[in-house]
Amino acid sequence: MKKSEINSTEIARMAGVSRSTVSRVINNYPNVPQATREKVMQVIEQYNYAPNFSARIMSGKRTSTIGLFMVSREEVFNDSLTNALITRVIESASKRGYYVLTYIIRNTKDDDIMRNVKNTFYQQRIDGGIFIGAANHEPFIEELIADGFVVGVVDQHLEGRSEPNRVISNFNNLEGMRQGVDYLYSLGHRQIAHIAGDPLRWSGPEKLEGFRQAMEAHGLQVRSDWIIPSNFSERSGYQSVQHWLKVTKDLPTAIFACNDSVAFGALRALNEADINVPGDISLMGFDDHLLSARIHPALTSIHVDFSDMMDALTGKLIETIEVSSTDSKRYVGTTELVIRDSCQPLR
Amino acid sequence: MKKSEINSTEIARMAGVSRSTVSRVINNYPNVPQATREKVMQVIEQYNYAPNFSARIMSGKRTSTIGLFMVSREEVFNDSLTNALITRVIESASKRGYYVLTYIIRNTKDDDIMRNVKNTFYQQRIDGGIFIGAANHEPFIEELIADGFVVGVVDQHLEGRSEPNRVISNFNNLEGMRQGVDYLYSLGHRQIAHIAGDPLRWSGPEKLEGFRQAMEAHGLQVRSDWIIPSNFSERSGYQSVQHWLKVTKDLPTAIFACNDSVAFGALRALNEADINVPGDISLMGFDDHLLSARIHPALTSIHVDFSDMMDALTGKLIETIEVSSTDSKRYVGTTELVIRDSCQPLR
DNA sequence: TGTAAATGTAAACACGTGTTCACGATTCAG
DNA sequence: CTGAATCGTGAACACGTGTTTACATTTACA
Repeated sequence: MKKSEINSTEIARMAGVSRSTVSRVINNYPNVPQATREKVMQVIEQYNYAPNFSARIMSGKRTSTIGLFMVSREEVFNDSLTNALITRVIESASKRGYYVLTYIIRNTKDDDIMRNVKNTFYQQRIDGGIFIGAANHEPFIEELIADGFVVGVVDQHLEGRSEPNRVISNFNNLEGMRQGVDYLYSLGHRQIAHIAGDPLRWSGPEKLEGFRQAMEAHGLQVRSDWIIPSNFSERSGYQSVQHWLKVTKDLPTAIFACNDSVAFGALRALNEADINVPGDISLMGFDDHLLSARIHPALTSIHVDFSDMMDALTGKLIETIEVSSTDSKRYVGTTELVIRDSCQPLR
Repeated sequence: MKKSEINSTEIARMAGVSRSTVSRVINNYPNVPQATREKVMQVIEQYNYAPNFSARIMSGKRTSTIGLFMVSREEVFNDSLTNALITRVIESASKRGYYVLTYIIRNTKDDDIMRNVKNTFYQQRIDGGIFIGAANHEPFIEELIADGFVVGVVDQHLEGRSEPNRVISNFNNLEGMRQGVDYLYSLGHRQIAHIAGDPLRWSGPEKLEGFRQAMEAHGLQVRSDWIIPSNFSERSGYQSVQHWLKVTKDLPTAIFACNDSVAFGALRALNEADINVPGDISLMGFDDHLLSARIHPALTSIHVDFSDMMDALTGKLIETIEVSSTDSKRYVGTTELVIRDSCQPLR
């Protein structure tokens, strides 16, 4: 007999007890004598028996599974950061006894795909889900939350009200941008451009707003023609800066990118235009990417801890699944300036 | 009522039919008239009803889920390659209507963890599993295969006999090593060292064997003190070469690393010892890592396609799950020399 | 018009488990 | 020694679905 086809009835028969007793042994009920328990355990181990997962859920258990949905149209998945995110969610869930069903969403406009994603919830295949890379207030996520499913999101607007089944993790982007602008200001820079992130993702506009606030705090002007659009990817950083260099009338003395990937792309475009970093222009990133210390020049950036963030999000998600009401459903990570070589004092 | 708590009985009641009819509509049975079908479908869509996943499996369906088990004690997971592997398996499975349960195994000697991994199979939570990074013929994998579960592995010895429920993907390492040695020979190199991979993983010894065969084909000597051990990681490449530089009596003119990560580490160690690549020593990698074209000097390597490999493995795994007997349960990927800057003609 | 075939649908069973309930066996106290 | 309390355990039910079987109804044909 294939071992996987053994069920609790078989075990009961071989141990000479009833199926109920087998169940009681497996689920550690107190009222079963040591002798009986050992006899049953021996048969269980001999046959590598483990109670059928689906049947167990059928009789009222949770699936102990969460969905991890990676949303992206870009080739972002070759990014080591994405990898760290996935890994961290899995390890964090595993630590709490949960499994992770990972799903990749290339196109949120594809009805078949989205039906599939939603069905994962409707079929009660998972107890909750985490969405990474989704647009701020993506309709299908709002729908899931409205239907009562527990959902965790990253990089979304923290509204005033708190909802019982929505968990959010963010970084303190306003503070981070202030740290960056303050540092550039301290180096003597007064003419600073900003490469803005995807307006659909919350951190894009929020970082832009942080940039504005920090600039105005120093009485500096924010020039709209020095706000360069991007979508957070290395390629968009490259293309946007390449195009911007052609149309801009004059150059700033420093550029503050919305993240390090974009800064990598910007650096490439600047190098190709024979603009030296940091000689001609200082360049600052955001996120402190693993490669930032390795590239030339090493990128000055704002460090954030994605591992902590995903760990907290996963923890709060599972807590919400299990007890339905939790103290805090939000995590806001701190930011820290990391000084390397790409920003230098104004000559 | 929470939408997720609606079941087929409720749907049947609201549509004014029996539960059987609802089931027939959902599973596209032919013998239900169009009028009835539409009425039922309308109620289903109105309530976002989807049949309970566990209950469905209970009555004989497959789980449509495969496990992806990443084995590693190293920090390898920050590697963009690992990320590409995970992504590819997920997308390949998704294309075939399967979900992926990802699991990370940091320590194959931890009994709790391994019990957990094996239970994923015994509980019939997954229809099959893929192991990446496992040692060649890891006992617990052999046990699973012996118990009748469908398992896919990467980088394991292709035995003569073919087993019904084991699927394997490899690269043609012998050929790849030959291509590398041939190229170095053509550049005039006669004194070539090899940084060997983890002996527990099949490709380590196989690449070493390929190196031996290719060297002997040219009548070249393989010096045992020029076989430098590593475990495939960047760090081990750095540490091994650093140590080797201290003890070696004389230097070769070229080094052939077992993979690019190790070559990155070796490059770092060589640079720190003021040995110029490719000026003093030529360096060749294997795998054609994403970063290889970007580092300085750009690394000459043996290109392999991990995406194709994982796609094939996942496809064959699912095919095996579904039809139990398949034409081929093996994939051997081709190798191709990619010439960049790190190998130069011998002066 | 009468009978046979085709069609549509409901009731019943199976999947493997957890849990409740009730009953018999044992232990304890008086 | 007897009644009550405790303990151990098996029978029965529930979970939500797919599928089979049987029955009622309609259609087709002679």
